[in-house]
Amino acid sequence: MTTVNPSLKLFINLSRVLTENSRRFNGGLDGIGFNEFVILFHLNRAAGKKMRRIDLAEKMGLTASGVTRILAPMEKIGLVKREASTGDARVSFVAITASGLRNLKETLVHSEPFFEEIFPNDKIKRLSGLSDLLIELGGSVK
Amino acid sequence: MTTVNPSLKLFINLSRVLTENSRRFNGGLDGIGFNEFVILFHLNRAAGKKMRRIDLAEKMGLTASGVTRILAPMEKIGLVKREASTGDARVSFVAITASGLRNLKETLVHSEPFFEEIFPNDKIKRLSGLSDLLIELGGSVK
DNA sequence: GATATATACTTGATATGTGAAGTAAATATT
DNA sequence: AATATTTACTTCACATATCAAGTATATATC
Repeated sequence: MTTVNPSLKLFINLSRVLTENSRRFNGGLDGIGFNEFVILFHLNRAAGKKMRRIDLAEKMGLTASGVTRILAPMEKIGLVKREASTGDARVSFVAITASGLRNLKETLVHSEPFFEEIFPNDKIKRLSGLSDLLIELGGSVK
Repeated sequence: MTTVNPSLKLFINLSRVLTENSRRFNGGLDGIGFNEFVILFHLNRAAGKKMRRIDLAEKMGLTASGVTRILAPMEKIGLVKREASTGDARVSFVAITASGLRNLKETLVHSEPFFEEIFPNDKIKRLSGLSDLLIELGGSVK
């Protein structure tokens, strides 16, 4: 049996769990996918309930291009809206709408058992080191 | 400040780290992407250096369809080969080739600092609970 | 032993995300 | 002040993964 680098093993195992469960999440709730949900989540926590697209990309680990694409249909169905920046004309903010906020709150409630099933709260309490590690890696939710 | 469910927070933060770093990985090594690398990794560990497509899908958290698609080009460039099952005509095994094995070994060496940077070995040693948790969730590399 | 159901896999249409290239505006350099 | 570089964002062509439906084989049920 060859020895496997623990970092690699962890990465592979986490990748599997997230791939599988993101798909499960997408199949579950109608209309809203996991990444759309995460966008609403971040917007809701942001100062003024709005963010620059580039900051949203960073928070999600996506590229600017990916964020542009995912936001287009969300804008169309009114979950988010576009707002110009007064100071910098290059920037366009994304803001969560009232409809988006309703959707977020509903999804949060409905998805709680789902996430709790994957990472039970009582078990991850003992994994504070992981939290610290992720925060070190930057862009993480504190 | 609203309280965020720790399970959800962990899922979101892990998702960000994996999304970002899978992309980084794909950009780094020429030709071979992260999922292709993982396929070679699993095949190499499998009994007889071959697996059923469905088992590979399970190990990776992908659908059978996704596995079919990702294997096609790998087969074409000779990293893996197709083998019929003697017992069950529905099954077609995927086996790693000598070329695939060379590629895997090279990639393992080259990618070690990459994974070590993301999840430093000395830090994840303290996260044995996470390993157990992932194994509980099934399909994980032990 | 015939019929129904389940399993392994593939294919077509579609969604999501990427890199490269482009636009426009801001900042740095000279 | 003119020019170069950087930053924020978008668009195009393409890769990757999905679901739904289909094929073929195996297993269960009657």
